[in-house]
Amino acid sequence: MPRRHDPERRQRIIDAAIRVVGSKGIAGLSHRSVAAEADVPLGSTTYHFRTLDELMVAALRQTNEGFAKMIASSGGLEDPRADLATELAGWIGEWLSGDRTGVELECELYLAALRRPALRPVAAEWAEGVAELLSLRTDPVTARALVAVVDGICLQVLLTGAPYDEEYARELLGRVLAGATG
Amino acid sequence: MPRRHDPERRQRIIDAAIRVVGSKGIAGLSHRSVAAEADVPLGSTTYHFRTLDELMVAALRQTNEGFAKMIASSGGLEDPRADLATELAGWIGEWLSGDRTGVELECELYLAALRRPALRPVAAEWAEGVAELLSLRTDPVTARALVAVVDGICLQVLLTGAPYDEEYARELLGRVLAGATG
DNA sequence: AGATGTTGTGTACGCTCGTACACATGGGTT
DNA sequence: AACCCATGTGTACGAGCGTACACAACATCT
Repeated sequence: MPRRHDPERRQRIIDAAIRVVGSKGIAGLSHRSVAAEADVPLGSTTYHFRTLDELMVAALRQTNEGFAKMIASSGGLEDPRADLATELAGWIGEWLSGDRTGVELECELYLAALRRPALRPVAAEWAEGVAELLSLRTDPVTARALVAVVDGICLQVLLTGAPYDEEYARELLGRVLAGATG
Repeated sequence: MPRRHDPERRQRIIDAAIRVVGSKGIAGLSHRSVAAEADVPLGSTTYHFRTLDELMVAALRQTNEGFAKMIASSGGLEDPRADLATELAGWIGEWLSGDRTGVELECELYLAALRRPALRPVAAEWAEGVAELLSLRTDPVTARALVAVVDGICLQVLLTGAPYDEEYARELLGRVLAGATG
């Protein structure tokens, strides 16, 4: 791998893109806005990322780890005696109450993936990644279902602006888990 | 109500906007693109809808009736003996297998509400409308939960491009309903 | 009939955008 | 040392955008 003048340039651009999407949304993402945010010339962003799709994929992939990393860091999945519904509801609360950027960015990804096929694999990766984590504690079908429910809950919270009701989430997730085979 | 030269002009613009969003996505929605689609001058679209948000609200509101209307027309909610999970899963399948434009448009506008506060009330209306319909057959909390699950399922299907698994949806919805109080 | 204000239209301005492309720079190879 | 090419930069072009605004058309009221 060639390391020329500024080996961090590409990374700086990705980081800047994440900040731009976080503050202005995907609609506000452009080669120019990212260049300004990263304090690099326009040509630099177009050189490293020929299309905006490429840049978005790189940025979203980098943020995708957020939720999974939070789960992993809390280490809750390793204790098989803890109640999974309670844990999951807690993680959602943590995710939603912390830096909103991550959540909104995640949702932006979903939105964009509807229309941009290039982003769909990234969105699918996220869902599969979480589902895989959850598979450690339940059967695969239930894991997939939990991901769908988590998506639905987050969407409702973000859309209605209502505060997150952790007890409600725990109850709902518990119902889904109650039907698990394993 | 004043009825001047072309009383249907406003409606024609809304219909055109829906077609534009359906074919090019929200990103492709502009006063000009709508004007071209509706075959009216640019000034006409800016006159009737001063901002794009206004136009989107009108379009979203008009399409919002789609799902609710389908449920109402099938009349399934009136038979208290039918299995709600099976019925719901069937309606989702109907919605997803029919003209995809409607579904994608619904989801796109739904997700767009995340970044555009103007759209949030309309999105909330849709969720509440469906929840109210479902309240005829279950308790309000479960109804709200079902809406969240339906959202999650639709999102997964649209994002992964995987075919809709009606049996899976029935099972998942059934689990949620199994915990209903009434 | 004439005044008046809402409805509808055409045009032009200034901005941002993606893209292209010629040019600079410096490590790698010979 | 000489050369080559991946890397990086600056500038300019054409297209599309929201917006503004002067003007046309017509219903309504006096």
